[in-house]
Amino acid sequence: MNGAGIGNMTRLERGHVTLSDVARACHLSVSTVSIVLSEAPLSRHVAEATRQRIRVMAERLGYHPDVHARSLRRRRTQTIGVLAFDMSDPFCIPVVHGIEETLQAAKYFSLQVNAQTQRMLFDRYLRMLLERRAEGVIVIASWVFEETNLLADIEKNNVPVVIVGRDLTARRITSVLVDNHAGGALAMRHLLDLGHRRIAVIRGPEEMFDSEPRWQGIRDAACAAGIQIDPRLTFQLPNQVNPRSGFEGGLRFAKDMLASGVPFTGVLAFDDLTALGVVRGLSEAGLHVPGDCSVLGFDDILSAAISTPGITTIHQPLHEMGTLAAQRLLETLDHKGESRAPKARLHRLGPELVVRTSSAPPIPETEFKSQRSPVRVDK
Amino acid sequence: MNGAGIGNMTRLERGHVTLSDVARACHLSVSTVSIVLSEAPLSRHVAEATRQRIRVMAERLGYHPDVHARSLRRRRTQTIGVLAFDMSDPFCIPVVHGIEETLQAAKYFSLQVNAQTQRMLFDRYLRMLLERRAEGVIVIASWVFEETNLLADIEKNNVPVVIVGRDLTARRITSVLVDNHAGGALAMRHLLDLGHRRIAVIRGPEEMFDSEPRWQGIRDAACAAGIQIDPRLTFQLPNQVNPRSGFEGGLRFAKDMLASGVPFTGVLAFDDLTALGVVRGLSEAGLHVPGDCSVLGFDDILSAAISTPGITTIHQPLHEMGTLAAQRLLETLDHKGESRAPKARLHRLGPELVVRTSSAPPIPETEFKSQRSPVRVDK
DNA sequence: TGTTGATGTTCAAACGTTTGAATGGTATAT
DNA sequence: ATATACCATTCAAACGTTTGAACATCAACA
Repeated sequence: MNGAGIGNMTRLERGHVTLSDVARACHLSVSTVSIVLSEAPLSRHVAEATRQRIRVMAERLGYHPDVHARSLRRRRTQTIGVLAFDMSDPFCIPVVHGIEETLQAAKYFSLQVNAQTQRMLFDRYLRMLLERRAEGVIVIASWVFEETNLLADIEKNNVPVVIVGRDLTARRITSVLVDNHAGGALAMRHLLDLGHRRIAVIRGPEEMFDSEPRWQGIRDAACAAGIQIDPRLTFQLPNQVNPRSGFEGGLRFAKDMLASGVPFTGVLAFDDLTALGVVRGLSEAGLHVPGDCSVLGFDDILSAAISTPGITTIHQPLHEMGTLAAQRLLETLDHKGESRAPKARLHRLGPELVVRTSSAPPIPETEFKSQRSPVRVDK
Repeated sequence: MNGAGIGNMTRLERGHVTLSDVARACHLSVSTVSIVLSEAPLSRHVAEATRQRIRVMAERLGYHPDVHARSLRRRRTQTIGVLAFDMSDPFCIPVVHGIEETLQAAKYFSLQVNAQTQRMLFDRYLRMLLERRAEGVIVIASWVFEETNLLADIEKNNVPVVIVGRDLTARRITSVLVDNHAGGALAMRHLLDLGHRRIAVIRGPEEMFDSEPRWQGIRDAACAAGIQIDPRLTFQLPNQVNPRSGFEGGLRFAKDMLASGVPFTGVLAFDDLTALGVVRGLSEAGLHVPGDCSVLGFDDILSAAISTPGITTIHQPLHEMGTLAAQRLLETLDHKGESRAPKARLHRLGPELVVRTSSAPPIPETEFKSQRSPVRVDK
């Protein structure tokens, strides 16, 4: 039998092995082959011998069903778009993992695109997801995420959306995010518990959603402990799209606060990158972490764990957030027929304190001494 | 005109706005609308007024062409599959960026999938790329990449492949990678130039492609300088799929080498994660980098740049590697018709030394003293 | 008067798959 | 004998798009 030969010829002409190639090689109709290979209900009625024959031949020819043809006919793509604002942000990776895991289990495919912090790309990719007929979209808004009315276009084609990292319930979009207020409070309480009283705070950029609630949490925790935060020790990162700018910001502010002469024994940085910048700044001035000053981050990215000292930080349940976002989206998809729209829900997940070695009790006598000569080196 | 109304009704029934919705709303045939919206050559012959009318209506209804139908008909998907062995490896991100950039310019779409170091997923995703009719595939083999015969299946469907991070030219696959030998030599020469003589080396896992050439480069550089590498100061990371295991390995080996009592003033780590592990290990023993010991990494990932001290490392031109891989693939695609296969090429890109603060000249009197009590703490 | 050549639009087939309905069987029950 | 049920397979239409060929209209030229 030269079935394989036929298949080869056809492949050369057409580029891909199709159902009809397999059918021809088996001397059967396209229908039968389709029914068997796609394991349709009808395939129960196909003789086992025939099924075997078809499967073997498909394998031999290297047949792979064409998703485009299938989607067209089935009117379902089994695809969810995942639009990350910046995939290189360490924040994204675990979220995406969580999403992938959940979607995979539900036999969905996740189509990931990366806007690289560019508004233009964001729009283009959103359009692309629509064109590829994603059945739903998850947006990961790790960094600044400006309003885009393309989200409206998405709803015009009634494609449900879930957003991670930002509260858009006001726009009737289900949102999944960490409880920033609780996280901020957790961080502040940790420093207070260690005995710190003079604490510097580096707030996130004004445009960034997380900034305000974290700062609120920090203030509330301070307030509850009857502590004032010295306004001379609060700073705010500038609005910048580049997520790495946090490092430079932390570095600069650390030097600023040392130069100001205002004493402090601990720093609450907006995120881990900022914290690492602070560590660098202090270190360049000859100070040690945590000996001379404790530093806390937020997010729990890889770099925080593997730097020395390890950065004490607030862990975001990123994986879980991804999982949850995917689950909610799948549920919405399930209830697609029922016209009463399942209302947008807000999921705020609890953060966790991860204690590493960048935090320690303040050394009593140095508490008001941190303006000692910054050039002094300890050896 | 209640065109919009019709569109809405149809959308509710069918889920998506199609060409025929637009056509009906414009009182034109599907063909005309298609010709105009896809800017086919024939559209020159369509009256400008008509074109406007069509475009406006398409916009109003929120029409987006169905990629599946289009691909099916055009027999081209304009899609390149990008299969990363582990997207969470910091190595991948810049490579993917480079790829995306190049493909975008060529109006191609990059379909990214992430095998998460799991062989099973690798196979599944490769199949998926075939089913989605990717016209070519770029494999990013950052970490251990076992042979898979699915690559053969890919060629069976004559989909060209380019691999990044590994030399598979022996299998007739165009390969793009950093010149590991040169990189290893560069690192060694840097330490030698600084005056180091007793240098520990942590080699990569045996199964990993980069390990051997880097080690060769290191030895050749040492040899050229007439220096012997003490076998008691060479270590090898175990075979592990988890890329993060490099950190633990570095940590452990640092302690081992201190415990062994064999003096050393510098460490060449296999990669940045390993280097960071070494820094941690030395630090836990009370030693300072670079004061007591210099540490070099390889790769130049984010964590190396933002940790303190910054890790001196060998930079891989990852972005460029991505760009190059994409370019080669596109070229192959262009010459698809011509049956003489453009033979597989090997591209070895030059690495660069990035000097940060983890390396410094050895302090003469401590050169043979590093076996001083490892428990001593400097403060 | 017929030919050529634009211009503006439509026809109809095709891409590869799925699937409800239909086909022709054979065996069992009425 | 006819009806019923099941088995194994095929028909044919449809999904949304593209595109070579065709059509109709009008103008200008031989």
